[in-house]
Amino acid sequence: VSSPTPERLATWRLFFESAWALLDVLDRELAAECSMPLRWYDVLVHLEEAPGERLRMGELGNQILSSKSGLTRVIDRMEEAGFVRRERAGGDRRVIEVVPTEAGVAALTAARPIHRRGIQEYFASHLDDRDVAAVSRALQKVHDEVRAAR
Amino acid sequence: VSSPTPERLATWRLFFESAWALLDVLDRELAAECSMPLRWYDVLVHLEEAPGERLRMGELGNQILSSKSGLTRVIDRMEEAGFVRRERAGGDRRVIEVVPTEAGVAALTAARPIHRRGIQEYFASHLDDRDVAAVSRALQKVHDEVRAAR
DNA sequence: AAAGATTGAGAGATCAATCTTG
DNA sequence: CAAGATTGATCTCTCAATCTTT
Repeated sequence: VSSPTPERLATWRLFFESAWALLDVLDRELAAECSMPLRWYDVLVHLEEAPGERLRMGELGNQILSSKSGLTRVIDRMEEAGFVRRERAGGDRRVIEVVPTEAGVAALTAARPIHRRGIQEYFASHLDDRDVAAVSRALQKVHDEVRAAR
Repeated sequence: VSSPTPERLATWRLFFESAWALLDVLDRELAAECSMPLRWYDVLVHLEEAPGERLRMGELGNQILSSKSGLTRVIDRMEEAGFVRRERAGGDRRVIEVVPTEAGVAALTAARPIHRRGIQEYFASHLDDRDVAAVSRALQKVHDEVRAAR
């Protein structure tokens, strides 16, 4: 386990700065045009994709990389905005499941084209087909390792 | 300006999730082992690279992508920790320049191997030479565009 | 008035401690 | 006691308003 080569350090820095700037720009865009932080969008997408369109607090926290307590506040605010509901699961009464409301689904539907436009403008439009394949291949390994490390 | 292709959306998601997880892991690592947030590290690196090892508040804020007020607080804390000093520039007395102290330089020197080990472990070691070239090529365009968009 | 930086108020995140159920 | 979730204290970030200097 040594230090990265200079080329790899330069690549890291490009990745780091691009990522920081992209998250910043896309979050502002979504906040300005949809009154929705990127985190809420992320929550709604994960709920949409979950079997039964519902996830336990703990599972949702793992997926969106939020601390347990952080997620509690996020869901508090989303519930207050009318985008999700908390439901007690059937068997185990310690478990809370988060479910999107109709308003939440509608908000995601409205936000999606805005967000995708931003992804296209700031990210996707600058990658040709070779770039897409290469970046995917490279980041797949990084993604798996870093998510496992938590 | 249309919507990204499915392959590009998948690549974006890989990028988004990897970046979020990497920033989280590396920030925790640095905080745990060096008592220094990633932001401080970033500030110290930018100061080290600046001509004269000093930057105005405004310029530093642009480089590390912090809001003006956000940077004021960051520098408050770093100054309190003894890592940087504020100095009034010669000519224009509205300008404040930020300069690293000896303790700040030492802290960066101590943190660098730790941080680079993390970069190696979670990012660089998973990229072969082809990946490095491809990712750099792809992200260079993204980086330039998104930084210009601010 | 404009530029550079700071301040006050409020939102968002985390850790450790706590409550509830198993 | 352990697991799931919330709460309290605290820290960081951002926006809008303010202060100082040009």
